[in-house]
Amino acid sequence: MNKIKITFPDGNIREYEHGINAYDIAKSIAEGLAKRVLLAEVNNKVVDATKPIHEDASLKLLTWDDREGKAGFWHSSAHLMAEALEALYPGIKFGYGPSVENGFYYDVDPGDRKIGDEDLRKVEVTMAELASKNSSYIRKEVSKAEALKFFSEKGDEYKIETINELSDGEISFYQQGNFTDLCKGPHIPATGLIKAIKLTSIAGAYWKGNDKNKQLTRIYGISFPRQKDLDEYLRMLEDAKKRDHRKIGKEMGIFTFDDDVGPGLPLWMPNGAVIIEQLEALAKKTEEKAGYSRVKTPHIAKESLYLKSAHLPYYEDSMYPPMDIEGVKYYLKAMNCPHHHKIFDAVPRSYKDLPLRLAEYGMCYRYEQSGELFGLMRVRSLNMNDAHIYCTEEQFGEEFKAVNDMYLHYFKIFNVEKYVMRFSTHDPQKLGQKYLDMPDLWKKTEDMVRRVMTEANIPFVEVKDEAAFYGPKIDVQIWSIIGREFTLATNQVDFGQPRRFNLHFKNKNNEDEMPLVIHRAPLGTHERFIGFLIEHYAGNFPVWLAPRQVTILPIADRHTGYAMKIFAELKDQEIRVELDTTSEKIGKKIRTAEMMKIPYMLIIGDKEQEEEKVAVRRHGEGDKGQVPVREFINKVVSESSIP
RNA sequence: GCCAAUGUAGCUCAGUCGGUAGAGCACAUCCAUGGUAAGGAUGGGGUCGCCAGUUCGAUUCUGGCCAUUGGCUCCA
Repeated sequence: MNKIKITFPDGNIREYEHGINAYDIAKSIAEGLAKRVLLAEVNNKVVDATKPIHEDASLKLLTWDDREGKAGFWHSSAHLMAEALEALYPGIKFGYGPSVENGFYYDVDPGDRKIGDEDLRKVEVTMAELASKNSSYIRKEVSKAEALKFFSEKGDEYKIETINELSDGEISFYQQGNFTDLCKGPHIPATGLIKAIKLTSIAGAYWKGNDKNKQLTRIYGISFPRQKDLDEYLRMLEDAKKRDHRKIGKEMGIFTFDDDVGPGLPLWMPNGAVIIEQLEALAKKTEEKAGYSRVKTPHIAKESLYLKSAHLPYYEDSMYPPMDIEGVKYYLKAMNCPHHHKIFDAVPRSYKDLPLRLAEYGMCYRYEQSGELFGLMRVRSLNMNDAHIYCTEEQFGEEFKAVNDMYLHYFKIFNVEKYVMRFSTHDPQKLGQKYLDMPDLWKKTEDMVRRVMTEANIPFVEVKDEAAFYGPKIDVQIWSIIGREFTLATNQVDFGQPRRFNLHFKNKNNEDEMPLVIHRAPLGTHERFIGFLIEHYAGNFPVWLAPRQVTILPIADRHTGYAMKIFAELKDQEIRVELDTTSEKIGKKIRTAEMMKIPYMLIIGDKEQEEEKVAVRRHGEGDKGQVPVREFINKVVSESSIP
């Protein structure tokens, strides 16, 4: 029998019997290793560890430490859950059951039965029992006819629909225990590897993600090869909850919601208003330097404006219903663009005016579906860091790049590192429906954007069919602490609205020419950006942003006079300072200030009073010793300046 | 909007198998004047999310609505 050569990642080559599998290879190296093997990467293809290898190959053994290993583990867990569900709910039908970033889910149709949170515990127990049987996941190639026969007899129309979309020859089943599923795999060797299981939540999910289809029951779960991994994961979730902007926002008095005001309409409390004003100061300073002009526009406008902009036919569902004023419909604005276009159009423009950059922190109102609202991240009243740049085609590249540079400038200030730049392009199939039917301009602008990003060496991912109806865009995607994805900032090209508004300028030859428009919002909206910042900093804002910068903590009543004197001096320098005159012990005052995450605490006692000093304590860091009052003021003032 | 769950004091949460409720923190007053994360005592505070229904009686049971939470869909 001829042998085959297996090349390992470290370059080592070993010879094995023809038809050996990755699991047995691992076993030949060490029993302990074999126990950890989940999948194998054979010639750069991820397959079952139990799949026989018939030729010389490179091999990487995949374990829990590999991303693919985890994915296979969770996907196999989804099958295990399906087995348990079928045992508990005979006749239950199955949709899709993939792994996700943190765990897995399976979409099921339990018929007339309802599955609630309490039922999940039963399912968990059944899963654990089935896992302990250590059944192997067995792959079987089947013909399309066989596959259809199997699921027709079983009566699972979702699987039949899926099979009908597949071609003969690429269909496989996986079986473990009494459960057989349509699946291309790969899977882990056996159920016994799954040692810890937690079914986390239950949700409705439309079949194939289309809200016209039937809604299935989606059960989410996560599993681990060791109990302690699950414990650690649950602990991590608890920690994440502590950073949640909704929790910290309440504790720090940043924002609130009220039933009488309405869902999705945040009320900014004094501490939140400070953050807003600091962000606006930053934006104004940055935009001033970058040659922007500021404008102000009303919160409502007549129907005709949004008919002209084409927003109304596209987005009426997302706008608050109109109010009727003397027979004319007025809408709350859902976007600032049309107003800015009107300002561009208010006077004749020359090429000498371009690029014209109109900026506004504009309040918009969007009637988001009730189920989509989420703390500050998804609201119905939003204050956008908006601006529209009107430029010629020649100027476009430079302007677009300048906007991206502005993003990066901000991200550096805020130390934002975990984000993805998403380049959203159109789908040529949908021209005239979802997208303006101007193929040449789509190609031209998308090429321009791609070139700008590539030349600036900014990493991005390109996603088809995500563009705005009027042009391609770059979105900055971020994640909330509980893992939801949001667009934090956006930079969009618009070749549609200039046409609809008939915007033009005189070029050098005294001819009318149409500008391109860039929509941009590097700081997104106050709502989402502050929600993001709260979680990003866990409430520990840098001094310039902190709603309250300094709190003065006198030790005894006899120090109040000196404390008030310092208080006045700090106030005089526009430092956001408080004075704690409650009759509590110093330990209690410190605890309160620490919990409010105030950057600086000044402890004032006999020693400080005599020496005209303050004892400085930094939030989260502890006692910093005594410094002269003047020195402290200078330090805070310099840390307070807008970056 | 759809699926699942939740809603008790300002906050975090107990509790009532139907007889209108309790703790800690916070707040107020008093005592204590204390040196780097909770000093002590006393006290005020709730139409038990809202509206109906069943009942002698509903915070508790039933229904509807509202809001929030986890998802789905959506996201200019």
